[in-house]
Order: sequence, then C-alpha cells, then structure tokens
Amino acid sequence: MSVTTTRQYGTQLTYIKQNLREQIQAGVIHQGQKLPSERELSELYGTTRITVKDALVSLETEGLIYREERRGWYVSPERIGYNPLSRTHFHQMIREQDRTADTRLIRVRNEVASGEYARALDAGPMLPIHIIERLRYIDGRAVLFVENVLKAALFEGILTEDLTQSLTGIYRDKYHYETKRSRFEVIPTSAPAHVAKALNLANGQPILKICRINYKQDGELMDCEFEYWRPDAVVIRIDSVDPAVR
Amino acid sequence: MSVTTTRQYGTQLTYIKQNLREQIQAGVIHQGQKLPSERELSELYGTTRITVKDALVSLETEGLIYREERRGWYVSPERIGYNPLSRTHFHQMIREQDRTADTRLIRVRNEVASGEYARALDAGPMLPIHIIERLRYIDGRAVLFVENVLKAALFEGILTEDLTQSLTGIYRDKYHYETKRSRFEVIPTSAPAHVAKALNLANGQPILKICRINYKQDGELMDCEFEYWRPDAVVIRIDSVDPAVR
DNA sequence: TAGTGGTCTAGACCACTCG
DNA sequence: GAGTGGTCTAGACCACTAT
Repeated sequence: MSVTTTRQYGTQLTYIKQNLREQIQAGVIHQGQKLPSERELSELYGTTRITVKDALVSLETEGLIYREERRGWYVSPERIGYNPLSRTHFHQMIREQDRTADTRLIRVRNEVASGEYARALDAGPMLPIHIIERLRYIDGRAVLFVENVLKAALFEGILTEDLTQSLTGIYRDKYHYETKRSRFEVIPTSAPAHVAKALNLANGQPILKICRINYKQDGELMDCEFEYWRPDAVVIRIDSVDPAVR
Repeated sequence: MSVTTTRQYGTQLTYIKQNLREQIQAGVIHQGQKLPSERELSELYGTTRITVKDALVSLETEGLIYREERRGWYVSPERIGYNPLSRTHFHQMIREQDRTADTRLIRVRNEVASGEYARALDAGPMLPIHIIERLRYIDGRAVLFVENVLKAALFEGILTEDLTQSLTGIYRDKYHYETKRSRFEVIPTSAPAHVAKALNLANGQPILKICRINYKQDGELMDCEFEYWRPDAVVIRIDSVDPAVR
C-alpha cells in the first residue's frame, strides 16, 4: 500500500513536499543527510519520478534541500549569515558561526580585461588582470565559487603568495592597501557552466551572484570579486546605520 | 521540418535555451512580450512539452523570462536597482530609473504578534500589531508583495491614512519618526501561498525575500517589513563606505 | 558494473484565465 | 468555450558517480 493512501486533499506534489518537509523539520532526516533516490521515493509515494522530482526541485527552491549532480539529494545545513559590507575574512566569519571553512585554489588566469570584468573594473583598453578562481567549503561542502579580478599593475608578485588565504590580508600586509569603499550587487540568477561544474550543480541551476567592487584608501578602484553562492547556503544580513541620518 | 534539424551538438534543452536566449537578446522578442504557448513551442522545436518547460524554467531561473500562472511566459523587463539601506520612497526610486510605479493596498490585519512577526519585532507576549499588505507594480507588472508589521501602540490612527502612499512619509509627517538604523536580511526562497497568489506565481516558485527591521531616532524598534520580490525584477545594489575604516 | 540524476517521449486530465 | 499552464502517468536512454 502506498504512502499516499492517507492523503486527504491537495495535489500529490503538495503532499510529497509537506511530507518531506515535516520529516526534515522534525529532524527525522538530519542536516547533510542524503535522501532516498528519486526512484525509491517514487515507489514510496506511489507516483512517477517526474512528480517526485518536481517536489524535490520545489523544496530546493525553498532552500530546504540541495543536490549534488548525479549524486543525489541532501538536506541543507543551516544558512550562513553573510555581510558583504564587512571586511571579515571568510574563514573568520565561518568560525564565528561555529562552522568550519576551507578554501581551494582552482586556477589563476592572466588576461586582458573584457566583458563583465572590464565593465566592473571600469577598464580602459588592454588592461592586464589576474583572475583568481577559488572554491570555498563550509563543513566540507562546496558552497561558494569566487573569482577575484585584480588590476595586475597594483598587485605585482601576488601570484607567488598562498592564495588559499584571505586576499584582503595579503592586500594589507604586502601592499598596504585597505578597502575604503565597497560597492556590491546581489542577483539571483543561474550558474554559468564553469561555476556549475565547480559546485557540482547541474546546468542552469539557481545561484546567488554577488559582485563586489573595492576601492583602496586613496579612492582608486583596486579589484572586483564575483561570488557565486549555493542559494540555500547563505542569508545576506546587514546591520547599518542610515548614512543619511547619521 | 522541425527547427532542431540544424542542431549540431549539445542537448535539446541547451539548444532550446540558447535559441530563445538569442531571440530575446537580439530583441526579436522584446521586453514584456508573451512567448508562444508551451504547446506551440514544443511543436516548433519538435519535442514534448516537458522538455520545453524545462528550458523555460531554466531561463526563468536565469532571470530572462517570467511566468504569470496559467497565463503564459513573458520576457523580463530590465531589473530595477534597489538599495535596501536607502530611505528613498519606492515610487521615487522607480521614477529615478525612468519606470512607473503603482501601489495597491491588499488588506490590513490587526493581530497579536506571533511566529515570524514576533521574532522580527523581538516582541513580548500579546503585542498588538497592524499588518499592512500591499502589492507594488512596475510598469504595470506586479513584482513586489510587501507586508509592513507595525507595533500598534506606536501608530495610533494610522489605518485611516492613505496606505498606498509611502509609509515612511506617514511615519515622518504624522508621528515625527525617522528611521535611524536598519537591519535587513536577503534570502532566496520560495513564495508562501498568499504571496504567490498576489503575484500570480505558481506554488513554490522562487522569490527574493527581504526582511527589514527599522529603529526610530531614539533607538526603539518601530516596525519591520517583509518584501517578496519577483527574483527577475530586481538587483540589490549597495554603495557604501566601510564603517570600520571611515 | 550498479546506481544516480539528467534528459526525453507521448500522451492525459485538471484548474484556471480570457474573450 | 477555447486556450493556457499545472500536474501526472509509465515508461526510456544517457552521462556520470561511486566502488
């Protein structure tokens, strides 16, 4: 007898979502745990894989579960609170929330600014840049892909540093640059292919993109950063006095 | 002969997405325009509705198109830039970006704070609140559902005011309250049922939720606000001097 | 090699919108 | 009443992961 025989009202989709949601919120399935496979779930609920998948995608949108491509579905851990205005290092921020952080260097590209990078850096023609691609983990889960785009002329020799550390720290210690001003944008969109691959996302899955532009103490534009967060992993949290009133 | 006969590589999904994307970006299908129905598209591309729908959902995630429940799919207009730290009125903000704004009052509820409202207001037991639900339109399209949750004791008589206007304006003119400090959170999640209904979203569709808490000049918590944005309609944009350095 | 999710077929009925 | 998207069936093959 299928699980759905007890269903009284609403669509199957609603029922499956509600059922899974309750099991997650009650802790019957706990954070980070893998759900049964789509085929198993469709048998359990007496329906097809498509319907089960629709329910799972919907819970994913809600931020309750996430998937690793072709690996399965997992229960999302708690979101990390993140203030893009704060200059706190990533590792310190994660530690303050009693979680563990890791950073892996993916690759470094040396290019001339074009497209999105040129726009963000307000670049003239033929501006040499370094692009540092890193992947960041919270409690062992890859949740954030970061591209730092640096004006090469301002950061001579930076590529020989340990790039898994805080770049802000290197800016300060090696170059005596402080971030005076930041501009940033937050956009819900889908992951570009190289980002999806790094985060084990399927093509076209949702992402939270944060683009940040930093100016150093003399007001010069220094670098910009493109962050791609798994959308269930983060809540942007800003506490600020209104500059107009202060 | 189906359109896909010219396809050389990649999945159908990728091809359909790319084809629609190019037509949108080239302006062949312009902003706000309705796409052909899913059935028409599946015939055009020589495939099934499911595959077409997957492609459409993916472009929706990207922010390129949006849907009105059971009405169809439309090309997204440009995103509105929004700074949650700024005290600019909604209508003024939209006007500054050469767009037109409208606000409709949905309903007002008088309740005692509980659940999410109680947490946001840091409420003790039995705190009376007004909840003002409004729907906001940009160029005629419903893109934002707002709930303002006010401590009733601080806002006696506010319900007789014109609530389609800026509440911040009423706060200032009628009560002499200024917002001194704001805290806010941004969370990508899915729309609760009443929000989905107001925005013509299907159940469980993605939304950008912004929760803001405002303090008046004496530091007292005054009200909080829950904003639910259609995720393709907005880019959060903040330009700020780092308080730590300033 | 077994198992997973990703993609896809070829239909169907339903709830709702619109004219 | 015609048309739309929302939901659903009952399968299939493929690309990739894990072992």
